Amino acid sequence: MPELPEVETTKAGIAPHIQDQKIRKLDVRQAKLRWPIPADLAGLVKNQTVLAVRRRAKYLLIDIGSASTATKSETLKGTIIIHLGMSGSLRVIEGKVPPPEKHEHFDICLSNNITLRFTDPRRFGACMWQAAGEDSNLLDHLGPEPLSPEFDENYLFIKSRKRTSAVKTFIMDQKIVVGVGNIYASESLFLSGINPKKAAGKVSKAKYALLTHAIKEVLAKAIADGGTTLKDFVGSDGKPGYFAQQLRVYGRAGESCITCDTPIKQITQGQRSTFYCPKCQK
DNA sequence: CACTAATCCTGGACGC
DNA sequence: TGCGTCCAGGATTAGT
Repeated sequence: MPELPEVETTKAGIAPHIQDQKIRKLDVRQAKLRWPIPADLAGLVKNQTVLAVRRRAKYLLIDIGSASTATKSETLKGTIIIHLGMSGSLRVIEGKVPPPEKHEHFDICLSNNITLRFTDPRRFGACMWQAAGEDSNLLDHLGPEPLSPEFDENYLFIKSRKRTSAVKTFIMDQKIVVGVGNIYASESLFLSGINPKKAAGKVSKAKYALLTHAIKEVLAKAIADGGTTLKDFVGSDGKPGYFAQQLRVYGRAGESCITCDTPIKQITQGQRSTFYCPKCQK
């Protein structure tokens, strides 16, 4: 399941292939994703140049517009917003494109004969549009990036005061901090020795220091390793990432804790599975 | 405002 | 073998 590291991996995989290229066409075969792909999107992006490829939270952002090499000026028309959902991936195809299969919902065809093909069996992904200068309800209310300096123990401590909800639910709230999905939430709470059920407002600043460091470390490590592979994530070049084998608690219910041998517990929080060690995490 | 539950979707695992 | 049932999950939306 694509979490932040997988999106970062995808960004790194596709950016060199599409940067500065002109979009020949957007070919939409299945518009019904998380939200419908806007009907006018194909027309909006046609013949526009890819100015930049960015990531915000788990959104992949492709800035497009016009670029003049003579005056070295760029004019941003807008941004294609892509979310991989739970089972989505983008694949880089060079040259001749094979016929689309069942869950391959759209292609972005570029002038250098590269095609970006979006696949998403569960269709929780999205492809949206933000016109330059306009508000985006997807991007405008997000919390800070977990890998940015402003995400630290002071930030989490202040934001969490008087919060009664569980710390695990708290760090998965995109308004608090983006990109910490279910897997990495369990992993970073284990690494920092915090019980996922503890109320966010009752966690000490010292513990939040451990937690912010753990979140940064686990995400950075996963990015370095090319993203976690669980079930159906495939990187942009079709190769899987290698982080799954390093998970310490996620998916290990009943197995013994790597540090104290106590069986790992699985519980449900906010309709999501949480894995933790009842002895190591207080 | 804080928090919870429902919702979208389909492949895979499991029980009978 | 095949059918039904349940589960996984991100992030928004509606409801309390």
